[in-house]
Amino acid sequence: MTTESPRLRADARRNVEGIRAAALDVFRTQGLNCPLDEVARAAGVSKGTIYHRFGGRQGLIDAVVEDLVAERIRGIIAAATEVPDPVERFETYLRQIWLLQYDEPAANDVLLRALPGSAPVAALCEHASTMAAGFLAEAQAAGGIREDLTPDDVYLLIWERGIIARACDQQPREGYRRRLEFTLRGLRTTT
Amino acid sequence: MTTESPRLRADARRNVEGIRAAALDVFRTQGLNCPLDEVARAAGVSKGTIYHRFGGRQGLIDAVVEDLVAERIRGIIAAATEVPDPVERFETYLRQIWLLQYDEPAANDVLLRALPGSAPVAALCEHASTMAAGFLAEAQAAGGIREDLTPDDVYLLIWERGIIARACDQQPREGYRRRLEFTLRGLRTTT
DNA sequence: ACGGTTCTTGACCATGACGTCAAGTAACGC
DNA sequence: GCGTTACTTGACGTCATGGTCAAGAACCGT
Repeated sequence: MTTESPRLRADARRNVEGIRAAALDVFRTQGLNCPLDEVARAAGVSKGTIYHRFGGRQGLIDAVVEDLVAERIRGIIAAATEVPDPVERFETYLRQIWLLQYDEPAANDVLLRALPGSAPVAALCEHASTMAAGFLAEAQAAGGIREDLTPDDVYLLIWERGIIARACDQQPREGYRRRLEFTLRGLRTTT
Repeated sequence: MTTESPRLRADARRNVEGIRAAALDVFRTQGLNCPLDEVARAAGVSKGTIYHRFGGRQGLIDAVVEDLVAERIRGIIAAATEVPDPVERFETYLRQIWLLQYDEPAANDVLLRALPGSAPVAALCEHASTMAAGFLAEAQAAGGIREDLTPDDVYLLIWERGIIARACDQQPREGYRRRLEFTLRGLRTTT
């Protein structure tokens, strides 16, 4: 996937890389819905080139999503898996995902499933959802999380946070973080 | 305020009323940020007339906000005040406000303070915030709500719900309602 | 019924985004 | 070098919104 087509003229190859790099940069800070002109300008090419090379926003996202956010999300899943206590594991997962949504608008866009037609993105979400469902089940089995919480609820909790994080522009991170704990508290069976 | 200027030509008066009525209708279902052309079309006048008569969106909102949402919000405050138990009172208030945000996009826009320059709107918010702070203090005094919850937190909880309600288009009301209880649960001291 | 005044209209400008394509430019093979 | 082909450009068309204003329409007093 990284080694595009077999033969690509030198300047084209250069541009593809430049665009990818620029997209990583711009998407990272502005989210996946930023104007493509921004990316083009950052890459020092014209908008047309992006359309020509990647076929539009969708294609460009597919080309960078792995480097852009997959690592982060997988990292969070892995880190959570390490936590021995099931309840703490579930909560750690949620907390980290929620913070990621605040910190990285691009990851947030992915988790919000705002990119309907993208295979890699869909796969990533699928994986995250599956793991989340597992963490939830284990935490519930351990008795620490309300029994009536469903995997769908967990997805919606993440979706809701994402919507909020998107609008959070001004809100300081600390306040956001603090309110996460209120929400978590509402999912527990114990005090 | 309702009886505009002393002398207004008959057609103008008719139009003002028509526009107000149309605005109530359109704002109610689409929120306060809908294109003004919509309102104009619904009123059977041209966009220019709205600008001429009301000076723009802001003025139009000021002219209808009272009939549009003030009543609802004040009603919720009044209903909550009736509840004898302080904790239940606080929770009733939040629940009702949250549901209002789901049911009426216009009210939501008001509560989100998305209309910076409008005096009536600001006054309404101010009143709601003050009452909310009171309910909170009483609920805390009764020992049913976390001590570390501040009036600011309450405002933000409402703000967050508003952002969510706005994006909720599809989400069924029942699910929204159900998740409110999770959030409320997170604010309590008791189980 | 007519003139003067008030009102309304809808075409117009501006913005900011997406997406396209003919024409110009640059690399590559020979 | 030089022609051929691949590649890039940026102006252009489009859409959706906000907002303005000269010119025409409607009203009202006399």
